[in-house]
Amino acid sequence: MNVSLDYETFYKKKDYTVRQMGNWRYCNDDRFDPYLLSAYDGERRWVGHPRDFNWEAVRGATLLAHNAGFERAVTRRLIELGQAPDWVLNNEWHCTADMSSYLANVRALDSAVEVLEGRKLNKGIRDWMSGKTWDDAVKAGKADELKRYAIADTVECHGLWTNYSGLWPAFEQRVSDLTIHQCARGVCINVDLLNEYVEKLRIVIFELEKSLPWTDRGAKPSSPIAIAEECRKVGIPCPPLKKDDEEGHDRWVATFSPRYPWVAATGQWRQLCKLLASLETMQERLRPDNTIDFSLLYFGAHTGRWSGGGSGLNFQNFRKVPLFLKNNFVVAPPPGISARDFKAWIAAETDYAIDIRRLLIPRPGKKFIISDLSQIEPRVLNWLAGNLEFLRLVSEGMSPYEVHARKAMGWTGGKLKDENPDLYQLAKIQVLQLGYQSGWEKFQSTALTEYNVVLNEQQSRESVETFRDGNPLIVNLWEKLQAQIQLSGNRKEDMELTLPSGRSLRYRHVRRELRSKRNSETGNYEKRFTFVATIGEKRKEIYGGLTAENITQAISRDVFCGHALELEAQVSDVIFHVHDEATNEVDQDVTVADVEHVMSKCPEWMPGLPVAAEAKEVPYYTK
DNA sequence: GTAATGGGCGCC
DNA sequence: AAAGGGCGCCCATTAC
Repeated sequence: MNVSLDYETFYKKKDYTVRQMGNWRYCNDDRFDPYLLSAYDGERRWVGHPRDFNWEAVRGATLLAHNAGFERAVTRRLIELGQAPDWVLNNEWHCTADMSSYLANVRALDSAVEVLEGRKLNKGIRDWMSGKTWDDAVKAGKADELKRYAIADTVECHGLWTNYSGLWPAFEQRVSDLTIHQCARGVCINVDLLNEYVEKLRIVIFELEKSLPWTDRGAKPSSPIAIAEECRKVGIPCPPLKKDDEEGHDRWVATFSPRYPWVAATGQWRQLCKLLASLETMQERLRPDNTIDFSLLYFGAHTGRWSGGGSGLNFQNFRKVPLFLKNNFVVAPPPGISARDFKAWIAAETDYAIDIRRLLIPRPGKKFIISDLSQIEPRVLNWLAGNLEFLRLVSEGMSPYEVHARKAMGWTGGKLKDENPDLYQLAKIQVLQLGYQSGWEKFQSTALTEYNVVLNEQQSRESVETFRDGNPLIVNLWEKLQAQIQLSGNRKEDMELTLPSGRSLRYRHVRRELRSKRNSETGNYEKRFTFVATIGEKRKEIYGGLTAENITQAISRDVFCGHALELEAQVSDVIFHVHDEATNEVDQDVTVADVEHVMSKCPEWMPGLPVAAEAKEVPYYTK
């Protein structure tokens, strides 16, 4: 028997919401009030206060919810309060929001019903209920409407499962289930260090704000208007927008920051505020056992990757490099510094470091083993392109970057990384950046901003040429995909790309459209034909290199999903993961080799893919 | 007043 | 012909 469940709980926009607080904090707040539960088993409907629900009616049932992580969290709280039996969480649960993400790239119930069934749902009175209690609804004569709304959603959830669960593979359901459990299980926090960081950071931000000339005038610290006014006042140009001209922006900072300290301070202020926000969110989320729960959305990206948000704290973007301070001011290492010089710089030029990753620690008695897949995307891309020579050399242990250097860059010596580190670096950037049809401008700017490698136009153009000449199979893959896009566009069809795991990526409503685009050579806008498709709920331009990138990312995700499930089943709890990296919390007797063994397995559905992984034991989360 | 948007910053 | 992509959150500003 399948029973769908849906709670209605008190909430208040901007003040008391799951989205902003996360499941646990929301359910453990004084205002927590689950005033309505609705249930539907395909025939019978029930709606009322949770304390009146006959839980025996769902003993042994498969439970369904749209955002099951939330329904489980509410149920967990009810169990703690003695209002539900503790076996409920041991039932089989499924999340129809996760299922909708997989099947249609949408999460919200109304969007799912619209995309999958072509019906519009009435949003009901949920918005009206912001800040209002069940008693308010009763007084306003809206109790019946609220009940009808609640049960209607529950019926929709049940319907989605009945109609579409057959299209959601068992493997994917296991990934969804694991994700829900990981988020609720959470991670242990070094609370003393967290509190110290927050105290320190508040001082640093206070000092920095004082140094901005416009805060005295009442303007916001990072106000673009105030910055422009200050530039005019002292007679310097306004900063170019970073998103349009990153190098120009960096040059502007480098040129004027020696004369005007506030030039560098605004970017720092944003960095610091972002960091402080993350730290304060952690403080608010702390559970009695010094752990915090988090949110990770199964299939949050259209390629299938998880996305990190949904509760005010993103576990996928904690900064890797610590924030360094001296005398309560931010200091940054010189760009392009070597590892050895970096250590000397830290000793001489800094007196404090805030490393947010240090805050995530194993539970008492446990240890962390972090593992990550080695260059998974280039390996997958070359598998797709049918580059058998690459696959052979890499499976024999050669670095993918060295393979590329030998094939395309004329390297004939010994181990490249040791004998010619500069060429190795350039080969690495080419492999990581040029596999998806990037042009020379993008390549040049990425080389600079991501790898501190300065290339002139000529060198950058040569790199692009070298890569494409040396990798005809990859170029061929782009062209094959482009041809498929054109075919779908001309036929005005959907395009479906089937992946080795058996699932497929859908590009809906592919069309040829005339769009105005900026010509990078002349700077003028010109009308050009491009192909456009619906991805999720947005229309986006697509082309061969883009789809090559999408399927590479999607396949890499599938490979990693298999590893995550295996690690959880065979090694220990996977506490969290970021795309190709897993953090296991293990007993003392578990070894790095145990983890590498699982992570290095090639999935049976992708024979010939050389999979490799590295694992290390660490006292806290680290890059 | 809140919602929507765009810039900026962080990650793989 | 050429085109890296995938995310989320905070802040300031504008739109409603």
